[in-house]
Amino acid sequence: MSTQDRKERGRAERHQLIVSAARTLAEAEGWDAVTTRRLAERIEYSQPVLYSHFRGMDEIVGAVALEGFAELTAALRCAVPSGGGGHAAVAALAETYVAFAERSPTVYDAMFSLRSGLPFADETTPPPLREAFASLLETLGTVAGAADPEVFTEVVWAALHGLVTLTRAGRLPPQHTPERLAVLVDRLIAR
Amino acid sequence: MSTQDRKERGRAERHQLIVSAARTLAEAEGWDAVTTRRLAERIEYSQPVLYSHFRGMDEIVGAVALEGFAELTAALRCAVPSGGGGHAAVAALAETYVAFAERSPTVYDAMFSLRSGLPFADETTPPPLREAFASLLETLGTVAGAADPEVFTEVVWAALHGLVTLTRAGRLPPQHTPERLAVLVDRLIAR
DNA sequence: CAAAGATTTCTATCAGCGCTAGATCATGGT
DNA sequence: ACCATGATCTAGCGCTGATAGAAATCTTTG
Repeated sequence: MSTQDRKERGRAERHQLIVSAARTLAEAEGWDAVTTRRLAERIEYSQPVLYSHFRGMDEIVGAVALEGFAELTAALRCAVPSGGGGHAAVAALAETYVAFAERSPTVYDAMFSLRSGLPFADETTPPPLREAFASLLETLGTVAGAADPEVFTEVVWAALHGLVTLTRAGRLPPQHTPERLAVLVDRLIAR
Repeated sequence: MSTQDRKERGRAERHQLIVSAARTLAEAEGWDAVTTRRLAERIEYSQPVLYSHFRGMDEIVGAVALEGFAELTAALRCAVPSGGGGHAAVAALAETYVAFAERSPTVYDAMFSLRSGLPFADETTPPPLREAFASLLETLGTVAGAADPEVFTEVVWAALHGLVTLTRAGRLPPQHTPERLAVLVDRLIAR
């Protein structure tokens, strides 16, 4: 049944086309501009086609978020050679995390600020999310000291996320970000 | 001109009525349920009246957020006696912050997650916001150690905010919050 | 090769949104 | 008692996300 395969392939291609179009549009004009109609126009299909691929806009955002988690994992793994630990590794990790959010603010929003319908802290949590956390844990676990590695990782992650969101929302002036990162890393790491 | 005064008073009362109705409705059914129509129905006025008090929905959210900042400041000042410092004071501060967000998640969203149109890091920043930060600075400045007190305060604030938002979004299981707070406080404070 | 069946895709529409223009009504001053 | 000013309302615009049912297309079968 090759016709079936071809159809499947076509569907998969269109699926990715939708996700890419959503991301491109969001990066160009913000998530507010990503409406079902504008998205449909971009992919040159009618609006209801979107609903044959996704349950609704939330799931489209979720698909972009999933890409983001994979990219974040890659960035972290790349910046911190596997097995590396200690102060330098944590500093690199923190800088990479913040740099990712600065470089891809739109995707970061999809990952953390917008409704994406992605399940968390749940047995159905998608692998890219688990891997992102795992890559944080890998480095941060080495400097957790007396604290539980997972809890310690959660705390550092939350701190980085807080810095990112407050900065992006205009609550914290961006120019002192490196200084804040230095304070965070120096203080948190067991000495 | 007493008629003028009476009018002013009536306007002020209705202004507060709108803000209270918005908050009540949001706390009962979530911010999604706070639409201009439903709000108008609640205050028993027509929809356009809202626009004679606020530029739009954003400003109404902003008004609720402003209340929230005042309440947060009060909670922090109450939990940490002025002038107090050291480990115990910081622990109390952190717990109070998180407890505030847990007790008033709707208001916390208005303050930090929703578009509120409130200016920040700007000479026009409303006093309640400045005071909230000042009350954090008051306590955290005492344990900043070698770090700049303002930067240190920003970092701790961001960490707390990150914990709150990730927990509320379902990214972090709530039951370990106290443990996370303990790790955060123990690590961050200069010893 | 053509008709029947299954699928896919479209047009048209729904209820609701934030917001505003213009009509209407009530009030205060002369 | 009238008129002008201002407050308030009705009605409507252009959107939104989402869906029902018609139309078109592609597959399979006779």
